[in-house]
Amino acid sequence: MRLEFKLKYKDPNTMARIGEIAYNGKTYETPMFMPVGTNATVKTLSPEELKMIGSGIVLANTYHLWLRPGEDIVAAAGGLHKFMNYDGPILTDSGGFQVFSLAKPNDITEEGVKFKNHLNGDALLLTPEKSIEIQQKLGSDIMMSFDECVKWPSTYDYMASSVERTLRWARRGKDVKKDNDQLLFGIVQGGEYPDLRKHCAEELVKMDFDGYSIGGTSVGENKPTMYKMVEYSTPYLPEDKLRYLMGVGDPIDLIENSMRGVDIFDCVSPTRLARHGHAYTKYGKINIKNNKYKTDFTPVDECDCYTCKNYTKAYIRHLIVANETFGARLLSIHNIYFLHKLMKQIRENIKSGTMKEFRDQFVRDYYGNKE
RNA sequence: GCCCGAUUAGCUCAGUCGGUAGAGCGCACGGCUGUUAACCGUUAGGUCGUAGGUUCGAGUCCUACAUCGGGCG
Repeated sequence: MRLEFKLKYKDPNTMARIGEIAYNGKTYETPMFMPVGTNATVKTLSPEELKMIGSGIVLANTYHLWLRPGEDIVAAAGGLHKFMNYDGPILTDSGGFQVFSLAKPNDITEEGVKFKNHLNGDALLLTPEKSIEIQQKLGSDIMMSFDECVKWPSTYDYMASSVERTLRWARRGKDVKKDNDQLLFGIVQGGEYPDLRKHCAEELVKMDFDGYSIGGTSVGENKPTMYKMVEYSTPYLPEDKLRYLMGVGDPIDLIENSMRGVDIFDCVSPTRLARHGHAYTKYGKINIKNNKYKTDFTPVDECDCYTCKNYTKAYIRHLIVANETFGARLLSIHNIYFLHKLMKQIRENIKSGTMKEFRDQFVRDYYGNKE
């Protein structure tokens, strides 16, 4: 089945929007946050738990599933939804981020990117065509074009040539895409250079993708720079298509970029932080391993999630310190729920036209007037 | 009773030919942004079992003692 997006409302005060995704008999409002399940699992959580905490779209990763178990095995299982028993929408990344994190500069050529398999060292070549082919076998609902996620900072000249290559790769991927229910997004690159962002967005829009991603963010740049990257991109994207800001999930960034017209976000933070013993709270991020929580028999946060309704900081601290996976699971549940709840508040404040007030209050609470 | 081995950070242990001590884990704290990450980093923490001796200088060599472990009576 095909995922449908409809724009429902535009905030007159900011660039923020409310949209609706319809998929498999259910609807989901945007802006929304998507948890990351690289290996066809959101680490430590079952699909039932994801539904319980209100997740909609989840991510999986082309590169990882290509290496293990292999896209043919996923296809033989009946596709990613059946394989991982998730009937909600699934978005796959293209492997572009692995260009950023695994490949060396000389490994990137016009044809594609040479990788060393991080599991066994085998030499591999991932191309725009191959990435789409794998994603089609995986059967995700939203596919990403294979792009180069350029490191920050990069020179204008490098970024300009990289954008042209990313555009050629986007074209190549689109050309081999089958006519099926899977959506394909183009990815806007261009670093913090306004003219390159504009050019990249406009060229992608000419190719008419099903949605557009903003990439090259969350690679170590500072927040004002990231916000600019978004501001330089969203004005050139069609209003009736989904906009996906890749890899961004810091609570304040979800607010700021919703106000800049982004619809969907993903980030490994809630689950990785959870495994490392950190939890989001209304009053900032806490490290549950801190000694002061040893005898703190209160919930992690003022929160309605399963974790906060049933477990204490002292217990979760004990689990994390004892390296028990249940601790990571409880914090993953809370952290993802926290972001889903934040997105819900964002949607409510967009509808009531109070985003700026909401942002200011959130910053006061979360950062304690430090920012 | 005799013989052998051990004794170094909270724990388990390294420590060259004698040149005034290191690691891992733990503790405490920090960092994680399209996951190579249940990971990575940074502090703190030691009169080297005790008492002597040799030496310019001893964790290191010698003696005695203490504690622990093993073996023989």
